[in-house]
Amino acid sequence: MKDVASAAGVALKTVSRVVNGEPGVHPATANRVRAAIDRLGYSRNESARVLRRGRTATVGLVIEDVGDPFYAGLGRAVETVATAHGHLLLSGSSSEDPARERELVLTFCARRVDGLIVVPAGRDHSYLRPELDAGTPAVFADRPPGPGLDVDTVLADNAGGAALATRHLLAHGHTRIAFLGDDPAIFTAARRLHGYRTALGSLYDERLVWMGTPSPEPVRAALDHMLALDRPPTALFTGNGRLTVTALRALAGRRLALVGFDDFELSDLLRPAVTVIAQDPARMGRVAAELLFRRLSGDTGPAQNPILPVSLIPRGSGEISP
Amino acid sequence: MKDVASAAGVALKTVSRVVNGEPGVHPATANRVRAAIDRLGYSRNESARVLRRGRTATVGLVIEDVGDPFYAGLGRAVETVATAHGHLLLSGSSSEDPARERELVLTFCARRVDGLIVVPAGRDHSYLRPELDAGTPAVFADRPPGPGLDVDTVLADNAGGAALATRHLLAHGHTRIAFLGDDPAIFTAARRLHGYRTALGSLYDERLVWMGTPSPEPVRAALDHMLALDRPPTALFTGNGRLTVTALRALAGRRLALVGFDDFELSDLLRPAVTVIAQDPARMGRVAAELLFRRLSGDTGPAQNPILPVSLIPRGSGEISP
DNA sequence: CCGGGCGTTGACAACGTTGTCCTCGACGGC
DNA sequence: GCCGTCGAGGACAACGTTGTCAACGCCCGG
Repeated sequence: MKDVASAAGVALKTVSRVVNGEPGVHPATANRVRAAIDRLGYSRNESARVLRRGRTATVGLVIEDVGDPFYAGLGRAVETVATAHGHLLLSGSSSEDPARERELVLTFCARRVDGLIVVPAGRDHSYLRPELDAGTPAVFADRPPGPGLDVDTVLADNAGGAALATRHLLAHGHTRIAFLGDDPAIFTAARRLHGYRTALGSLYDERLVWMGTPSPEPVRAALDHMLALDRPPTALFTGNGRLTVTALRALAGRRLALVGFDDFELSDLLRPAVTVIAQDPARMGRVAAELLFRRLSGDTGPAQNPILPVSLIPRGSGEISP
Repeated sequence: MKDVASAAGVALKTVSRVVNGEPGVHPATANRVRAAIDRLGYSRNESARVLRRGRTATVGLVIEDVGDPFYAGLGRAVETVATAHGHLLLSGSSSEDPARERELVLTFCARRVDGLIVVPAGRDHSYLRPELDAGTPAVFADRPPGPGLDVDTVLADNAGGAALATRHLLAHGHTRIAFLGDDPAIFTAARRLHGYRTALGSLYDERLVWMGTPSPEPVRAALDHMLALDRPPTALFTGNGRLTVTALRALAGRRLALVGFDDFELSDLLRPAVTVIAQDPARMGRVAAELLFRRLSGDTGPAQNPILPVSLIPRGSGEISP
């Protein structure tokens, strides 16, 4: 900027004014400055600007896995909103590891992001307290923060969706409905189990429930075990997209009625096509980002906790009779 | 830092030394400083550090769409490598728009990213010249830079893969093999067309080729048109993952032999299961990131241009006889 | 013809770090 | 006992911007 100033024969501050489109510069002077800028290939040093202004025009996004379709869709929506507000997106994957989540969040804060959107992996977010008090707003998505943190949170109607799925299978005559869910330490998995259990009422049988990490072998073993029971399940409710796919592979043609939580690409092209409880990751990302930018523009109202609706998309696999 | 210094009863510089683990601080003093840091909840201001040191420990990633499975996988791999080198990732989606690509790249540069990884949307990258000259290395992935730019570039063997797919169908007795490809302005689409055409030789018939944006209606119309020809195609080669899926929907059960470029989740669960030419997006991201960090650690050798292999995964759809 | 206001421009400090150089005291060798 | 050396810590400038305030010349009204 100094070089531009001397090249244009003006003071540094005048260049700053031109670069920022501030008023009070004579058009002829401004043109001379612009010419010098082009000639020298100058571009403003954003780090210095950030240091001086205190705002980075950056938001941090911590999700479980940047490569997962659900979170990738969420991330894309966040990016769109951030771009519309002139902000850039820093993103990182926690890999479902609380320590990594914390590290990412604190790194983002050290870089003075203006705000955070977090899909938490852990249950303790006391480490965020100082940052929140220092004025960096955070919005939680998909899962709530740990106790004691009163921040905006966007959740899907997990229990409602699970109940919807379960009632759908009940309505088609099933009374033995198995549930495969992710690790119950994960909020969404627990809520979905809850919805399933509530909808089943007295039909609930813990032998038909398996929860754990969705890798092929354990899922296959669990299914085999359930199907070997005296009164085996005639229907299956899978608690997330990855489990649905894993279960489809493990079933290998055995015809169970099936409803899966989360829609996925090609669900309609399988035979039978897969009935799902669909959430809208893009909407979740958008709502979370909009909440964040509302805070950034000064809203200090009470924390918002929107619950996004889910919907059942019947495609065939859930309509199979026992 | 100033506050920490006075709280610990030392000079600012000593705090700096402790924070950075520099030698020459008495252990007792260091402990006092660390206690003060904890007490005050101090965290280093990264913006100021960046301003002073000139390095941001940040890399920029410009891809077509953060939400696309292929690019999401690539992005995840880049993130992993960047993290291993202690760098953070700024990412943005170009949406296949050259102007947006340019804007993102220049924004990243204004923020002084240490390096760039770009999946280009446009064919003219002269705007990168000043940044490269200024010492910001860039690596192109999936598609090469425009003319005149001699930078590291990681490509897949697009033509080879397309030829592999075509020969596979030829080997199963097909002589009428249709090709659906993306807009030929896209490098990968053009290369795949080239491979297909070369492998077909004299069997090439331009009436069996359609290229355009992979939205459902045009694809369906093109397929209907081809299948109504005197000598309709008995096999189909689709030029990318999205086109494969779109074509599967458009075919709606009509039994054509099919090979698709790009593997996709559930390709093995469809009936018939889909034979594909698989590339490895994670590997592409990893290789690109490693090239970038090699440059960042001072390598000034000639530009590298690795071509990543692709492989044919036979699953059934490509083995259907005419 | 003079004083006040306005439009334009510039000088200067500050943002929070880090690199360089300096000071101060202690210790060891001769 | 003196000088050289070394370890520990501090003062100061600089990184590139922006906010504040002051100065300058000009025009207009009195």
